[in-house]
Parts: sequence; structure tokens; C-alpha cells
Amino acid sequence: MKNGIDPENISFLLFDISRLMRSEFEQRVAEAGLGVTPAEARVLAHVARCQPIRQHLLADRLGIARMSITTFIDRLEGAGLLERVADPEDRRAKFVSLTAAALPIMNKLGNIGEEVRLAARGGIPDEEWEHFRKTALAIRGNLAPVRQQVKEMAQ
Amino acid sequence: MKNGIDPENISFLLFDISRLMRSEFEQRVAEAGLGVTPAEARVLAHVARCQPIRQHLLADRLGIARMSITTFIDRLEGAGLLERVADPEDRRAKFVSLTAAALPIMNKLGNIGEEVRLAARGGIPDEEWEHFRKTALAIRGNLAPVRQQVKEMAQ
DNA sequence: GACTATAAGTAAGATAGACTTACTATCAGC
DNA sequence: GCTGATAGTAAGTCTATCTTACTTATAGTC
Repeated sequence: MKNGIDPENISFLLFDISRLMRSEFEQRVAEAGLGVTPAEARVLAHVARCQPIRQHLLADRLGIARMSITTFIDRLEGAGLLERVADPEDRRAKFVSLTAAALPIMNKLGNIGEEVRLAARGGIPDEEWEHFRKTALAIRGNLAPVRQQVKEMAQ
Repeated sequence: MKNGIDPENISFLLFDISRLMRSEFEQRVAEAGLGVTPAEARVLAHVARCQPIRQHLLADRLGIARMSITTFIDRLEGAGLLERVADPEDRRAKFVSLTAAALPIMNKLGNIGEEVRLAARGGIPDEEWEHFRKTALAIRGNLAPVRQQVKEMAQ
């Protein structure tokens, strides 16, 4: 084992889980006839939280590049789930909000997400599950600043 | 909150962590001048464990499609880290193994992976960390069979 | 008021990591 | 010696990101 990388280490494990949850989600979404990917659902979820929001702030929240958010919003706007409204106070900027059409879709996506999470959870008891979630939150907190530093150093 | 999807739910959280770890890893690998991605490292790690192995068995282990493994092996063979050897007992099949050149690279990749995991871990204590890993293992175990069923139903 | 630095968003193109569908070669059982 | 399954590949598609370069607009400075 000395020379080997453990193929069951936590990085690979989380990668596997993320991929499996994603494909589960995508399949159920496809069956339900909603044309939304998990990453798009993530965008919608954040918009729902803090709408109306400027695009670059949304990108920061999601931890992705501005150009990436543009592409997402393009697609979601095309699907009629989001709308861009010009900011009257800054003509460079745009506000993004959900449309009325998004609400029922959001509900269905929420249910599908819940199903996938239940499948992932299996028989894991409440306490352990909640503990897992808290640790995950801490881990993301540990990783996020690293990324920030890199960004700042690049300037 | 009724209509909204929680943008901090466990699915999104794990997705975030996976993405952050991946980009951390990629950056450090690029700095070290090694041209290997995390997914490729994952392939190498599995090959190291059970070489020589037939391609389709490797694909099953990794939980990906056969065509995907072909592409990975093409790249890694091109980089001189893997080699394909014809199975003398079945002329359709090929065995995949690490080359000698792979070993030092594997060591470096292992170290970088360790650094990333340390960054992710931050101040999380031993016990909690190990508990997290065990729960993650259980979750992957819960998700894997779902996928299997779907595959079998498709036949 | 003009000059410059910064900011918001977009266009274009690249990359990783998957997938599916259709094909070739081979094997194994009857 | 067919017939059906199996191993791998070719070709093309898709998502989710990135970077670099550009346009337009704002804000601060001289």
C-alpha cells in the first residue's frame, strides 16, 4: 500500500457521492419532463433566496466565475424561469429574479431533491445524518477561503 | 422558505466540496508540472490496487461507462503512465497496468492529495473526521445499488 | 470637464468528465 | 458452424466549469 493512493479516501468518496446524486437527480428530472440540471437548480435555489440579485453577486455566492453565471442565466432565461431586469441605478448592471413560471418547477425540483437525499440517507439515523451535514458545512468553510486567497494573489 | 430549495442542503454542500477539492488539487498539480487530473488520479489509484485488470472490470470498479474508461486509458497511456497488454487467453480483451514511470508520479499525486485533504480538514478532530468518512462510505453504499437497479432494468 | 481606473456583463473558445449509439472483433454454447 | 453475448473503440453529445479579451458604463482624480 506504500506507493498507492487510497482509492477510497475521502476525496474520491465525496466525488463518487456527488456524481451518483447528480445522476440520480438528472434521471428523475428527465422522467418528470423538467429540463433542469442540478447545477441549474442550484442557481435557482440561490436566486430564490436573495432575489433580486446582481449577476456578479450571484456568481460570488455560487463560487463560480462571472462568465459561468452568464451562461446559466442565459439558459434559465430561455426556459422562462428567470428574468433579467436592468438596474436603474447602474446601467452596467442587471438584476436577476425568478419568474412566476419558476415556482411550480421549484416545488417539483425540491421534491425530487428530497427523494434523492432520502435514497442517499438510507437507514442512517437522524443524529448521524445531522452530524454529517454539520461536518460537511465546516469542510466547505475550510476550503472556501483557500480559493479566496488564490483569487486575491492573482490580482 | 416554503417554496424554496435550501441552497445549503447536503447535496449542494457535497457538490461544493467536491468542486473545491478538485480545483485545489488541479491547481497544485499544475504548479507541480504534472499533467494529471483528479479523475485520472482516481483511475491510476484503482489500477494500482488491482493490476493487471481488464478494462471493463476497471470501468465497473470506477462506476463509469466503458467508453469513458477507454478515453481515460488513452490519455494515461499517451502520458506513459499506463500500458495496455493483450490478454493471451481472450483476444478481445486487454489488461491495464501501471508503468514504472507511474510510480514517482503516483507518490507526488498522493502527497498533493494529502495536502488538499489537510486543507479541507482544517481543525476538525480525528474522531469527527473518521466518523465523517464512515458516514460517507455508507452513503455511497446506499447510492450505488440504485444505479445498479436502473442498469438492470434497462436490459 | 477630460482622463483613467474599475466594474458589470458578454463573446468566444477551451477543458474535464462524463454519456449514448453504433460498430468490429472475438468468444462460447448449442 | 450459426447465434448470441462480450470487450473494446469510434464518433458525437452534454454539462459545468474556466480563461482571455472585449464593450459599456461608472466613479474618482487632476
